[in-house]
Amino acid sequence: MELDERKKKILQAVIKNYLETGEPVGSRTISKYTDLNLSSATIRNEMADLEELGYIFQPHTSAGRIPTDMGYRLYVDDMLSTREKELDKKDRKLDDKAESLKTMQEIMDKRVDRIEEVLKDMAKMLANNTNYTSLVSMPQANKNKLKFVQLTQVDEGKLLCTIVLEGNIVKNEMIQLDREIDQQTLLKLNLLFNNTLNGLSLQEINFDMAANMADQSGELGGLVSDILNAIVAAIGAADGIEIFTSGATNIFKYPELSGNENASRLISTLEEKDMLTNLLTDSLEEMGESSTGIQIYIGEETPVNSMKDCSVVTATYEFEDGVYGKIGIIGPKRMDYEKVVDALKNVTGSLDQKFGKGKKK
Amino acid sequence: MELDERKKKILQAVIKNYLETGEPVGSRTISKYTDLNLSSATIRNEMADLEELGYIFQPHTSAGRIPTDMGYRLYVDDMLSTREKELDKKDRKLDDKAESLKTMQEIMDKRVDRIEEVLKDMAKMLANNTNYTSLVSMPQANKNKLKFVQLTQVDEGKLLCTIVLEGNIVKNEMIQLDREIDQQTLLKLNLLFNNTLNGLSLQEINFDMAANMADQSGELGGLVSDILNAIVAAIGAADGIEIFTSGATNIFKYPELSGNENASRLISTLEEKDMLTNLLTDSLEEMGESSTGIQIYIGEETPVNSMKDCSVVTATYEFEDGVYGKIGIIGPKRMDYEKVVDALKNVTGSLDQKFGKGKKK
DNA sequence: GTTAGCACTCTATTAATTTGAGTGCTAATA
DNA sequence: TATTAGCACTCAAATTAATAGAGTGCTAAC
Repeated sequence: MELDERKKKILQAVIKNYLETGEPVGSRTISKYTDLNLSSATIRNEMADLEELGYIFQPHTSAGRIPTDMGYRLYVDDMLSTREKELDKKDRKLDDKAESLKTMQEIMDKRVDRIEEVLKDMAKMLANNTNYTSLVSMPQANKNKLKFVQLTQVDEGKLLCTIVLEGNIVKNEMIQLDREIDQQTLLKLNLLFNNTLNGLSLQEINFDMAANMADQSGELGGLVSDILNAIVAAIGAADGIEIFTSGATNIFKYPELSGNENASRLISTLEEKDMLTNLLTDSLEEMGESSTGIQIYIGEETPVNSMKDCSVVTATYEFEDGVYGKIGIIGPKRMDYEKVVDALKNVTGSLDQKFGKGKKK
Repeated sequence: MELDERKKKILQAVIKNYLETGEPVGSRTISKYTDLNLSSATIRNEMADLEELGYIFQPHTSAGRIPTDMGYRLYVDDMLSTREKELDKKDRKLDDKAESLKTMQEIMDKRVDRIEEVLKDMAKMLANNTNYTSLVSMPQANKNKLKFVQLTQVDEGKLLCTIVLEGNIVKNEMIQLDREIDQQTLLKLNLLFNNTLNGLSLQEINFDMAANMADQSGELGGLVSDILNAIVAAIGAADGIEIFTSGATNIFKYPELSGNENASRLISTLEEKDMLTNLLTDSLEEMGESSTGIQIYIGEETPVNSMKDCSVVTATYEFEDGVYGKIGIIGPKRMDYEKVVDALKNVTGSLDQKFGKGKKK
């Protein structure tokens, strides 16, 4: 059997109607809804075919039809491609992106700790506007190259180790020493670490190197390896992505989600945040897809178990060279994909708007 | 009418039974449950009195009784005071504590330096053990006294300002300069800031001082005030308390909470975290109450609106001198107060030991 | 003061009934 | 051959009715 034009139109109509109402849609509705001018009986026949093809199904005999994941997938792909065409028509500005990135970089430069606030606000805004759940990941350095290390004595026997990574990500680690240390030594240590570690990534700071450095430092050996451990720990900790969520309870607005106890599991996932990592780190490279970094997971496609009857849309933003973050929306499978994609595109693209374009360049 | 001993005993029995079953408790149940050897009819009379006194009520005619907030309050106060007496008598508590500390200790040993991780684990453990929702606040400096400032050149024209506050809380701020700066000047600036600001709190770094310092620095004046601004901003940011929650979805286990849409509001509150501030900063000073820093809010007593039909128990722990954090449990009003208080005491006890008092000597 | 006994109330549960949306199939129609 | 009208059938959801049971309040007796 083939998916001819008419079937496609009917499928489209079914899905569109279902997105709006959330109720299974019957043949009579379609008969009136479309401009096809077909009787409900004909629609019924076509719908039976569509069901056989796997695009729609009935929750039970004598109910209307509901799209399957496969149906949604067709619909979404269609939507995305026509959308792309439209964009091609209007001259799309690639440099627009470049501009917005500039501004983000400046935000970062100015307030190391405050991007957090910006992103939180963004998540909140997204959740409010869409009535779905939103999540945002802090920009994450892909390659954590060490740029700079600073050891400072804070108390007797207590060293503060400040580490700056490529992309100006700052980490602190407190080190407890078992002995006193004088200014002279401290200076020496600072020099040593900066000379040796500069430009290296976590992977490159291995055990050999640790042994080596410790050897060369003679009596300071133990100290050196202690500090090295602290540095590694701090960089490692930078791997744990920070994620903010907003509007978790919006899922209660959609009966098909709030009913079963999956709702609870979903909220747990959002609270734990560990599992979300899959969504937001996965495929940072494969952001080719639609060249906008937009990625859509429908139902079973999502990598997170507790979201198997949701859909998830994510977008990637670039923060600096090689430093990416992600923004996502979680909603029912019958979410308004068009609106969500738009919202995400706007948000990633309009960070500069929010903070004034005057600062670019 | 008086609340004589027998009434008190009956009330106790009603509450105890209700805590266990969650169902309204009737006269016959009490008649058998207690050692009072009274017929159900007598109990009925007494219960009518207790209702008139405001300690219990019927959800509807011909149902058993349920404690009112006032009833709970009596029960809890009683529990706390007898508990205090017991502790005074026996020193046996050490055994108990040592045992439960074992698990706690394991968590702690994992990573002393990553307080955040420790606290998160702790929250998770508490939620799992109690089946309620837990929340933990990062230790917060009461008075943010400046201990140490370090300026470091990261890029050309870019300064990293690392600030250490009393209690070893570290903040970073990136400063963009409009001109180059040489090592000599940097050294001078470092010296200047440390000498001038050391030991001062945010309130004490006022405009007068800014003007003063800028004046004294001659041509460096603009630079100095830029940096001063950065410092103030960083300290100010330290005011936002970080709070972790765990087990938010545990509230679904209690029908009286999960039913209405308050459940959703409660979860929103937990997600937002802003509102939780009230719970966890409030009354850091008034921790006198029972000299253990334990505070119990029953129903309407809680300062957070979305928790008006929950009970909240909070405890204070000391991180270092003058640096406190709080731990809280949120559950239904019929929570197992005794167990919760115990759990919190243990947890704060071991935290004190690990971080604060214990570690000191 | 305490208790036994009874009438009464109200909820919760289960079963029976009705309603209506929607389908599938068949036979007639263009 | 593709479309449509018509009808019998199905199933979920809503409505109603019937029943059981827990618990109370009150009264009269102990």
